[in-house]
Amino acid sequence: MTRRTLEDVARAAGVSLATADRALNGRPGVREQTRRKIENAAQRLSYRPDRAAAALARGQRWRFCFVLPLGDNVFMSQLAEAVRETAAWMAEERADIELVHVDVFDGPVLAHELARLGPDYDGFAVVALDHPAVREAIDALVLAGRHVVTLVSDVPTSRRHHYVGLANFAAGRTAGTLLGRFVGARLGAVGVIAGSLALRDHAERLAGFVQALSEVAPHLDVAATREGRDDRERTREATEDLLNAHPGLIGLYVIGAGKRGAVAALETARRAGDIVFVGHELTPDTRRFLLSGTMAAVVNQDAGHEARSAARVLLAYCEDRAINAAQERIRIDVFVKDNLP
Amino acid sequence: MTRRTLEDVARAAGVSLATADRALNGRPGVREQTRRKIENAAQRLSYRPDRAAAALARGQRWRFCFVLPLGDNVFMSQLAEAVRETAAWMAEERADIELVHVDVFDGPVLAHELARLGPDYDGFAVVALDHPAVREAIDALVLAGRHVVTLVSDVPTSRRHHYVGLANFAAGRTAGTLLGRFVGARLGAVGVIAGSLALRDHAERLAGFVQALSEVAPHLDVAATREGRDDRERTREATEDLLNAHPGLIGLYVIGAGKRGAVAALETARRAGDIVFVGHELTPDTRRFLLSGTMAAVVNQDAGHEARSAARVLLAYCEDRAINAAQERIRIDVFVKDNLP
DNA sequence: CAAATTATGATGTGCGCACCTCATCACCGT
DNA sequence: ACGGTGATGAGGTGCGCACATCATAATTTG
Repeated sequence: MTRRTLEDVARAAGVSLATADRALNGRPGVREQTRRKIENAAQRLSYRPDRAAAALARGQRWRFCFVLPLGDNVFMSQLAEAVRETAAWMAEERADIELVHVDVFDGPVLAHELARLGPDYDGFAVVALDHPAVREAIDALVLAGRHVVTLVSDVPTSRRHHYVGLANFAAGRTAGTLLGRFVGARLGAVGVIAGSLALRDHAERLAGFVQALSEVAPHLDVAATREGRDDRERTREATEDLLNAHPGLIGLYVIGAGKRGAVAALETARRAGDIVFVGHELTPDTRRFLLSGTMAAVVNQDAGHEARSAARVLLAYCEDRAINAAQERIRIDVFVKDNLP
Repeated sequence: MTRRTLEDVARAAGVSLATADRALNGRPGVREQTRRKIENAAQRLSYRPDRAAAALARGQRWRFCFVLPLGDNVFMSQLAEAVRETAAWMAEERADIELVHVDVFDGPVLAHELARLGPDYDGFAVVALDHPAVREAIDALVLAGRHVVTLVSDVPTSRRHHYVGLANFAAGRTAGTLLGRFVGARLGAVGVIAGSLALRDHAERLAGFVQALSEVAPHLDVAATREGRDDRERTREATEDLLNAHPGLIGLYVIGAGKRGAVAALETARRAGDIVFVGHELTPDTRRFLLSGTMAAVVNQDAGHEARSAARVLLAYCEDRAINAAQERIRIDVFVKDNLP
């Protein structure tokens, strides 16, 4: 039982190959009635165009641009590496991916870059700051017929086609529930160190964390949130500050980067492993901290999955194909020391 | 900058298209020296054959057979549905997937079916019982040039090419660590109900669970393991039995199916939400139990991912392409009520 | 009803590759 | 110098489709 070809459809519909082709590819010059006849035949035969042949004939290659932040954040490095791997793979799917680093934390700069890059690409995956200028730049790209997905960090009010990333509120809730249940009935304070609350994702995680924690462990006392700026040294200082202000600290949630600083402070105070420490993103560091017992759990987003998903989604939009929602949903991974990959 | 074609490689190597083709496709009639020259040129130009064109020219379609258990286990139903979705998707990748249900718990029957199906397919994904007859059947398939992956349940001593499924020992450890940490400092007994310890995956999960629990909560008392046969009623009885034998029960681990029975028993005894209940596989039931607080955590394997992964791996083997290990690794998902998909 | 318009058919081309045949050429041992 | 052997070149074919052109048939319009 060989596959149906366009010729089968044409024959079944009683038209020529040319007409069937025109009809199914939405080209003009086909009566509505004939078009329906052909579409019915295609349906009946469950005709699916051979992707390989179509691709070959079209000979088109898509150009995608991935815009990532400047700077050497571990997670972003993982993401960049994942994008490079994805690029190698997508090259065989007729898509060329280029990776551009931009200071995404400066709205106008990012917006300007997007506008500049616009004409060169069919699709964009952007780690986007939620800033009015960025929103406008994204909308302009979409209106110009480009496809845009936001990556890791969303701009929900823009016209972007898709968001590839975590539900950050739920991720924060997950951290809160885990920390609350790990602490158990013990009494004391819980500290939180965010990168910066100006970032949408950190603010959302914090809100989720506080909400879930208050549900599962209402007896706990949440200390005022410190900002660690995703920096090791500042996170260390913030942790020391927390330990001084709350001698009865029993839980610590670090939302952003800089976890090595927190661990250094915990170790100096001889509280490592004693305080329930939960954070985000699986890196060589956090992996080590899980195994040593210093961290209790890590809530993670899979950079490889995000890169692949963004590429698949862009390709699907370009080729006007359906998206497999289950496959493209970014999971909120929970890692303890036993289920590390 | 257009893509490199085979013609570019041939020209760069100073040979004809025919020779380059022979060399890169491993056909005979090429001197070793010439072959190297061509391979170097291909490398230099970073030549990647256009998959679409190759597929079209080869015109080959692969036939894969997915062998799943008879019976109406919820997880297996999810898996079957995922296989059907994967089949629809793989149809465009030149692979036809057929789904066969067999009584996989009967080694000789399964082995006989595999032998019977062997000639009809290029690849098999089998939910396999670890039984000598099955191992031999798998080995025979492999020796006959078929590609075989085990799915969900492995036969590690066979010649199967790949295992698509969980590391069950680690999954058990994950459950143990979570349960132990959730219980905290409380004293009491922990009950375990397995489907059947004759199944390799349940036995491995149990061993992992006990090991991790003894590390994280050595003060806990693990009750003798009951068998629930993956059946609701028997699991209910086993749970009641546990509750009677251990009035101080504070934790419950259900390795297989039948969790509704366990919950019924817990509710009757008015212990739901009080006892820390951890189990496997996210289903509509366990999802509800997480949200209601009856279950504390679910350790899951993603049926959709497993189906897609098995198909991708089979295709990669058939086309002699590399496998993306990171993409194909089956995660040990941890779900609490806050990170449900 | 003729002219203009539109729908359809017939036919061809090329995408990049796999695979085939046949001719040629270099090199081998005898 | 001979035939035998293996390496290589030259060229063709077809995969299924997108897309183009031109001729012809059907339909609409003034």
